[in-house]
Amino acid sequence: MSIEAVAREAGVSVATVSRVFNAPDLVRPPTREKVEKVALRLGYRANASAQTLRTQRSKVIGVVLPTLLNPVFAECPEGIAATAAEHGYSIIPVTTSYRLADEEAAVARLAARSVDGMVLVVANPAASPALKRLRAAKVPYVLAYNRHAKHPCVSVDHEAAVADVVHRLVARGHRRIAMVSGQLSASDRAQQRHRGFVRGLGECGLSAGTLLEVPFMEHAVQHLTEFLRGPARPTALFCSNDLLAIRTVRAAWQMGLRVPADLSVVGFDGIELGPDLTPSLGTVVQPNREIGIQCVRLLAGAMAAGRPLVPKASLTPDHSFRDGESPGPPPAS
Amino acid sequence: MSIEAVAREAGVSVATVSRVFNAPDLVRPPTREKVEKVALRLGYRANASAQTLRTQRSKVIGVVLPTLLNPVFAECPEGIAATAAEHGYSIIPVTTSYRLADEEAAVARLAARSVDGMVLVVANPAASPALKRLRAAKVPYVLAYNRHAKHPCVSVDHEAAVADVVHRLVARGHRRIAMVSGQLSASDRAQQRHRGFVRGLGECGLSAGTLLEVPFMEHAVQHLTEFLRGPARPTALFCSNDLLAIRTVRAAWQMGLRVPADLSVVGFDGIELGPDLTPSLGTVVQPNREIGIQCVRLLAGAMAAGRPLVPKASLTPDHSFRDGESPGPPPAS
DNA sequence: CTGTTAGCGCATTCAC
DNA sequence: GTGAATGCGCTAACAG
Repeated sequence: MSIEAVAREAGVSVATVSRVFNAPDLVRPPTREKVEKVALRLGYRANASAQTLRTQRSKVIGVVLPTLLNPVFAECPEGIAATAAEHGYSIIPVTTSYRLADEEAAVARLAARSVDGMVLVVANPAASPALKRLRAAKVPYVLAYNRHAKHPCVSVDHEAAVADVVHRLVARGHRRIAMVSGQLSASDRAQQRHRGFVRGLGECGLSAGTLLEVPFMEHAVQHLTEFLRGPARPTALFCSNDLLAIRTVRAAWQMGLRVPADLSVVGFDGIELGPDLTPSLGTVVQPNREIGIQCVRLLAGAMAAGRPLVPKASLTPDHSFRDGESPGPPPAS
Repeated sequence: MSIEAVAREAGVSVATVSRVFNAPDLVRPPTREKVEKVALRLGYRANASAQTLRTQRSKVIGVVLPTLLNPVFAECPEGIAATAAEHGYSIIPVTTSYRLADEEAAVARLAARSVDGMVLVVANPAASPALKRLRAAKVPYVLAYNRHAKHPCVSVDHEAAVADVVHRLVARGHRRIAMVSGQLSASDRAQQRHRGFVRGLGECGLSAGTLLEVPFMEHAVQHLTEFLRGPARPTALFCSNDLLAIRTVRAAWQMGLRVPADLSVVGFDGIELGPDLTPSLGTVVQPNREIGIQCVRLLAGAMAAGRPLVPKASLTPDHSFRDGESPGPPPAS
């Protein structure tokens, strides 16, 4: 089904058929209708490759994510896709499994597809070869969840959010608060959240809390169990993300600790599943869909203007809290 | 960065550059190396649109899914992407939000992108206009999770799996077993699972169990709570999918029922999060990644042969069980 | 082994 | 308002 077949069948030139779809006003109504009818009958759809090649614009936004297995990163594209569609764009999501080399490969492949813009969640903007290339290629892009002065970003203020959550725990009476995180060095988000943890404790006049790094999610429960068996068990655990928090609840439960009676647990992310868990998950809520939406809004502006986004365009949507049932007051002890 | 720029810079023709990437053996090593060096220096990547337009093959597999918010459908693409990559294909995932019209639109858009094949999870193969068009277009495709005699499918035998799970519950001593499901009419999977439920009960000599249809996931907990308050509360609940099972556990807990002491809950899907929940989720495990892998294997064969897949090619990977902690013996009463 | 060239399907001048 | 013609970047004959 090519444009030529439609043209022939409708007794017009290919130019007219093209206009019917791209600039209908330039075509006399009777002609237009005739073409539309034929196109419909033949099931004609313009070939995207040809269009992209010809116009040098694909009307596609590339989306680079660590994984879709973490609900956070599955929720965000919902907002991206919806808003992209409003602006006439489709999206192509690509996952990197947190691998740096994959980030670069993903960017290269999307560039080869002539995407008009990209939304990416990278491990660490400061050390990302992918971003360097993107910038050089003058492809408009925004980072989501990352925060970095040299790049356009859309993300909550992780540090402030975690400092806030520490205050809330302290307000509830907690004094021994520990943090659980994935490998800090692997992600700027983890680092920023940890800074917020330290700052929050400091602001509350508490000494530096323990940080438990769990490099591999698969062994999280095991590590946590060992940790909770250790001396001076904390009364509250702040977990750097919701998946970790879920596993923390499990680890606690496995060793006979009740949540929140014996141990308070708070996560970070605000995944939609949180409220449906038992106990429902207390967490710092990021507006995941909204983040996606704002990314695309920024991008749409840049793409329309035909120039890359600047770091100053960065947005900081507000975080919020879901108390949930997993945090409570510390045990009387 | 076009092939021509590389050719000029390397002092060869565009054909030679093309060969360096597509048929390196046809190029004399010195020439090849020179071209490779120039290409690398210039950061050249072949334009995918031009390649697709010219060769009429995109080396892309389109993936049509209901949503990525359900972990089942996020896990499957992991297998798809990995296997696709092995065969030199990339994937473009598209979500339909369970909307029929979106299925058709997704297929149309992917077709416009000249995808070489498609993997789809549809609401109901029997009533899918999208599939009709696909077939007519002679694009090779496979359905995942769906089962239908007229289409090539890769899916566990939902009916048998659920019948099995009923047997297991009965073996544990349960007699009053109910099923919770989304809207039956919305999905062939739900229907097949329900048939398995009915069959399983029959095989065990039990009378037809209650079916609770929960049309909207958001109200699941509320509906479930009402149901559990009703007369002759079952001792075990089979939930048509894991997300529903998670909410069922919550509903039970909210009204003071302990799982599994007061109520056994079993899900279906085998999402990876299941074992990390508290209590860990008993469920029928589908090999989600493997399903994706098998889909691509079938597809790769068909695409290589240049002809669509036939229904007979369908595969039925084995299901298994994770006992988990959510099912147990019925209360002594 | 390498170069020349046609054309994939389309949008876009430029004529008319 | 419409048509003819050009070329986007690339691969695949074909010629040499």
